[in-house]
Amino acid sequence: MNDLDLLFSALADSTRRDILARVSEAEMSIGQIAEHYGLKFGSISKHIKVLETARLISKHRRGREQIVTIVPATLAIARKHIERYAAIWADRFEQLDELLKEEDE
Amino acid sequence: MNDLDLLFSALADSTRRDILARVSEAEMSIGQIAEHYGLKFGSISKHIKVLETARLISKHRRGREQIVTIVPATLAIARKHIERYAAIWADRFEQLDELLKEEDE
DNA sequence: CGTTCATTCTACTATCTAGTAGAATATTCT
DNA sequence: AGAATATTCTACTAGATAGTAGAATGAACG
Repeated sequence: MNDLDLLFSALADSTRRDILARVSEAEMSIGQIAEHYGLKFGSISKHIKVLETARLISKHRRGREQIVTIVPATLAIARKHIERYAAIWADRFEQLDELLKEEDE
Repeated sequence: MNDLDLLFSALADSTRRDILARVSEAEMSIGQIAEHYGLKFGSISKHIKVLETARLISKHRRGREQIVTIVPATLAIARKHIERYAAIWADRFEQLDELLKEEDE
């Protein structure tokens, strides 16, 4: 699996996207992240490992905890590739931007 | 699997991303697309089905062929979500844009 | 109408993934 | 050192996915 496969498949899971959303607002330990989900700690630890392998997050130790931080450069790469597929459609994209301002997940 | 899971997992395969890149430049039949890969027709047909289910492409019949077209609105949704995770990092993103201008896959 | 072309569907195999349980490791506290 | 906390690792199960072969469908052509 190449880098881009790892990147997009890491994003293809709603638990992982939610972790990413949380971590994009504040650094957190793995334990703090795990509290929010009805899953065993081991499962969340695995999800975080997937995000780390995709380089969407990085970890550093602080005492006994591991602190998780987002890696914005990797998100930028994902965005860049999506834009490539849509490059020709730039005009329509601008119209879509307007449309999307009202929409929310 | 929800819409966003389908969208990102459709993107998490290099054959499918390549199909998307091809189709973003010109409409093509499934047969024309399949010529470019060392895979059986059935396998490519399946990949195209995955892209269609994710609404990244749509198909319409022209005579005996099925013509594949990109759906830019779906790419816009993917981009929007990626930007959400990176929202706080907007400043750094602008610097990254500069960096990425030189990089290529 | 029977054949050919383009594509899909069904069935099967091999490989991958998500989740869980429980043992193992690293760090801190007493 | 020994107990407690935070996290990872190993092993396992159930379900998903990629690829292939071959039958089935839909449209066009002689």
